[in-house]
Amino acid sequence: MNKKLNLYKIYKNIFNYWFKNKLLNYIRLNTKKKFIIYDGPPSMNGEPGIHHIFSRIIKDIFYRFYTMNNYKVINKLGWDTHGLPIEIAVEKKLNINKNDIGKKISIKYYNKKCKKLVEKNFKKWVKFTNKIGYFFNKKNYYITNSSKYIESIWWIIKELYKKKLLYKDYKVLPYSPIAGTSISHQELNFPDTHKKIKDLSVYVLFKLKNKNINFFKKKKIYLLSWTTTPWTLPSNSALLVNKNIYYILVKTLNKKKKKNINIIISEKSINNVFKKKKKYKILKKFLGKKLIGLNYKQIINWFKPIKSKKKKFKIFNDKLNLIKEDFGTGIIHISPTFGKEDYEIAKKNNISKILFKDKNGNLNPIVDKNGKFIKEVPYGLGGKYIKEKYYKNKENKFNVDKKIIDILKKENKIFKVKKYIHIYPHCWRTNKPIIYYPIKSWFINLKKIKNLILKLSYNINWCSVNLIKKKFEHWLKNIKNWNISRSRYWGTPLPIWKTKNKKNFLVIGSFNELNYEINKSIKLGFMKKNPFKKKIINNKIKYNKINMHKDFVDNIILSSKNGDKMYREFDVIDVWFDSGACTYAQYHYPFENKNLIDKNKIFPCNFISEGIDQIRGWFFTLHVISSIMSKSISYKNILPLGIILDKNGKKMSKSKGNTLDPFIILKKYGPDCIRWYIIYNNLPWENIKFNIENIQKIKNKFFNTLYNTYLFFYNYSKIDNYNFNKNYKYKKKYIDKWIISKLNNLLFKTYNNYLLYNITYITRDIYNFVLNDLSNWYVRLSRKRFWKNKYDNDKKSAYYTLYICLKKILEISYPITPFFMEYIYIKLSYFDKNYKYKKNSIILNKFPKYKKKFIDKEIENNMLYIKKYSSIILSLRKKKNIKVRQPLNNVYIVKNKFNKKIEKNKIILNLLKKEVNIKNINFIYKTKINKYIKKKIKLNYKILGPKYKTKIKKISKIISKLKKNKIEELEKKKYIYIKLFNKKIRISIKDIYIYNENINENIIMYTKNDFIIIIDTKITNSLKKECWVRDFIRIIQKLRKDNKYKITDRINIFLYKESYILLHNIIKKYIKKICKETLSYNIIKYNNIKYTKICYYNKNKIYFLIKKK
RNA sequence: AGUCUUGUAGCUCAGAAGGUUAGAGCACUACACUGAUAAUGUAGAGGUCCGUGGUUCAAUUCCACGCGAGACUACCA
Repeated sequence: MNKKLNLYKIYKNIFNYWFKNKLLNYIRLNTKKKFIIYDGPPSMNGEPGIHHIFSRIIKDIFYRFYTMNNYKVINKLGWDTHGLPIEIAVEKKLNINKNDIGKKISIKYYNKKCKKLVEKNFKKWVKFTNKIGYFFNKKNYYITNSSKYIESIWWIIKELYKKKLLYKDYKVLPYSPIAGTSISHQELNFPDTHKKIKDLSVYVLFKLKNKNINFFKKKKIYLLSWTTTPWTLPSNSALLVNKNIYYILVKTLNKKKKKNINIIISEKSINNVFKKKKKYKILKKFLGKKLIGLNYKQIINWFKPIKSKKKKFKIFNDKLNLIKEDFGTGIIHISPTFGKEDYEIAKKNNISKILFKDKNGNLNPIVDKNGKFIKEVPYGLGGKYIKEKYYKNKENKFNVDKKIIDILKKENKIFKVKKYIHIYPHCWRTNKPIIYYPIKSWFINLKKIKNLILKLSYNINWCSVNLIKKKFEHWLKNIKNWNISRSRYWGTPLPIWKTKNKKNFLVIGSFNELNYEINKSIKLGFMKKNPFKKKIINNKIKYNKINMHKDFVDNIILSSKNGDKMYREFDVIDVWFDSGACTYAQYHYPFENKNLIDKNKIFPCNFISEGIDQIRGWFFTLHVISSIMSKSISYKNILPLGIILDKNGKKMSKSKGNTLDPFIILKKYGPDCIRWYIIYNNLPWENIKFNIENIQKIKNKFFNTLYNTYLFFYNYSKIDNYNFNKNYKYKKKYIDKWIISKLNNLLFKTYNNYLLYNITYITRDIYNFVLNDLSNWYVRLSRKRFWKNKYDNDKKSAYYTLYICLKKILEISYPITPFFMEYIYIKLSYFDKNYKYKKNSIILNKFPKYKKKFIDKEIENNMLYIKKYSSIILSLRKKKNIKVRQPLNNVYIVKNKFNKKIEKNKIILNLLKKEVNIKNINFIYKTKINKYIKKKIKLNYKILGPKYKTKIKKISKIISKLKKNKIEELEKKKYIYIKLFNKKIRISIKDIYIYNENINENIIMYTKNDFIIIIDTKITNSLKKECWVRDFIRIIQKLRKDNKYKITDRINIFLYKESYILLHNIIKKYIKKICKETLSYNIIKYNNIKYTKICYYNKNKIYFLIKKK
């Protein structure tokens, strides 16, 4: 048998074994009980990383556990195939950017490339999924770009439209010009999206119009406003002040012109604007009210506002309370096209926007969708990116903000420029800062149904600390309407067609419906051919022949009720909608499986588990969609998972270079070890610091120990030809009863912990049992029973017990570490007389249940004390440096209320004797040891403190000086009086602790509370000889091992004649013992000193030799 | 910036609803044990319990402030 454990090899063999015997995807068929898991589809934008292992193995554990418990487990694996990450990857590969799509490269070609990338990554993912030992049905998965999946999403969109939750709006949204798409709220809250950056901030002077200055009685007055985005100044069309806060008119020196100027700022912002007090003079203080409605001069007049009745360049009141009076200058500049709140304010107050009318008469913002100023912007700014960070090449970089500041400086419109470090949102994909940009988008009105969503969420069981549940609920309480349109190419197309005047919309909810509309359109002559020809025949759809993507649907022109042409909306749907719709779309609902979901047979699911970052992602979208569609939760139990960090606690990312290749690690340690490590190391929702050294430790400790325990069983039971017989009734030894009791406790705990999803506790319990109870106690103390020659009932009972323990451990650990457990299980079952399966596998077994009758708390408690005594005695030996191999005669244990039962239990006392190598264990009364110890007293401050307050320190001093007779008096009478300032104070025995101190150095004593143990360290001659015999046996054993003799090989021991004579007496007395333990026939006198080995007896050299016979 | 969490051994963390000598695992050192063991056992070393102040007979624990770390929220123009 291979002694070295190669867990990867084991995985491979077992995987092939399962494959050959068709045990993969094993499903219990004769059962009505179902356990449903939804799989959060990972994005196919790249290769799997180490963090993907986590959520997969968690789900796999419950797949296996519930299968063993006779459930039919349904876990359709999913793959997320659409979305920006994939598009970005393809753009990089083709070396193009978003604008090239549809121009340099056709959309069809582009989408084909996206599909190809997805397919390529998909293969890697399948390989990866196998490598971590994930149970799944290869034929039964869902993939979000399949036409069936898309059709389900279309149906959902139509339902939303019918429920009047879908609406189109023109909104200023976070927008990533480089990715060319708006960023959803969730995406903006991804980790690391808010970054610290350095911007130029400017204090800008807005000149009040002359007609407004009567109140101030000054000629020229400026409003000072502060901004970090000077590029928005050309689109400024209003200023904001708060009518209820105080503003001041300040006279100060304009450095450049060396002239005084008058500026207005909020009173409390004075320290932001001026560092030194002497530099200004306050002329007037007034409420913001005075400013509202006043007009100012446009700051940069490159573009005039569109001619309309709308208001422009006016001061408005801050109804939304955005202004903080001590921040900036207390005056906000408003650019309705480039700020979310700015847009709202402009809409409410009817403020004009700064827009540019192009050739076709369309009005556009002065920054285009690529994040560049339009060509018409003067001073060479046209065509320049508005943020320096958008440039790919350093050489071309151009700072628009700087240029605008320069221009304004020349016009004396800048008061001050300052570098400003602040936190600014970035696009999670491109890592570039976002801007706020007006975009027409489709929204789902979630605010309207917030109460329903929130109420339903209370039914979800979070298998974690409450904090995470609260975070989810907090997120729902602050729900925002969901912008689902993305102006990209590779995604589920929005199934919405509109007329050119944007007045009529048609939402399509199925392919048949689309086919019907196309046929109508053909009759009107809008389309020539039906692209569905041959793909839909008699309403039967050939799904695998349809590729329902943008390149296909954009060519479809439909007709409105009025007979106008209708074109499809440009956008595709947010990928988060794809994955969130998996509840329905993975089953192609409602076109298939309608009853299964409507009648709650596969819905809602029992369990989901993904990373904690999905609180704003998948957990949210899944819940929202099922809340709307079914008025139900989508998942009953959820186990959120922490992030996998590197060993220093930093988040793993490619840019930091601290990622680990999962394939390499899997190959080195095998999936079992990694699975165990991740579960064992910390609670699932806590972040895990992934440390390879710890994986090795897990292997050494847990896997090796379990394996060696098995090897131990294997080695001996093979010699004896042991066969396990389930029905064998054996006489249990005390220690057998103990380990069986421990085992049944473990079975009980483990089963319940699986039900409660407490997987970490499961691994920790099993680990402790295997190492502490089974290997290092049961097997170690039972070794002699296995060694002995006689194949008697005692031996059989030991085999039986060990076999049961091993088997149950394998079965309860199997869901977590399937391959290793199966490997040993198969080997172990060769010893089972009754096993007759052709397909022998742990997969086919039932999860073991505990039996109450086997649990014996008394035995467990007694054993606990024996362990404790043994540990104390060993530490006492250590103090005198008496090694364990040296036998001692006596140990004295002081009787107390705990050891009454042990005292009379010879069996466990024998265990203890062997363990500590002491011949007699004596229980004595406490009074007998009084002469060896000094008693001391300490106060119970908890009781005396509040009673005597400040006097306590003095009392403590008196007590510590009490003499022996006083302490004895206290012990007898249970109280004592002491004197303090001529006052008698009664100290009761409850007010103090008495503890013992060792005074005699020749007596080794342990004393703590009621545990008092003394050992007699006298080593007699005969004890010395015994020690030598044990040493000698050990030396022979080691030699046997070094010579690679088999355990069963019999030998003779040869002693050189001089040595033989020297040891004559010892040999005479101990020859039987030596021969028995070393499997020797005899000890023989030997004349030749050649080839002998040397050991010592009382510093005399002993020459000896062993030979196999 | 705000809110919340958090600061204990080299590392990972317990802990006490103020009270005797502040604990465990890993790592390190020594010794022991071992014919299953790469395990295991016993011990050693390692602490200003983040800092300052307050309450108290007594504060690492409670309170306040400061400093550091993390999470969440947020277009603070």
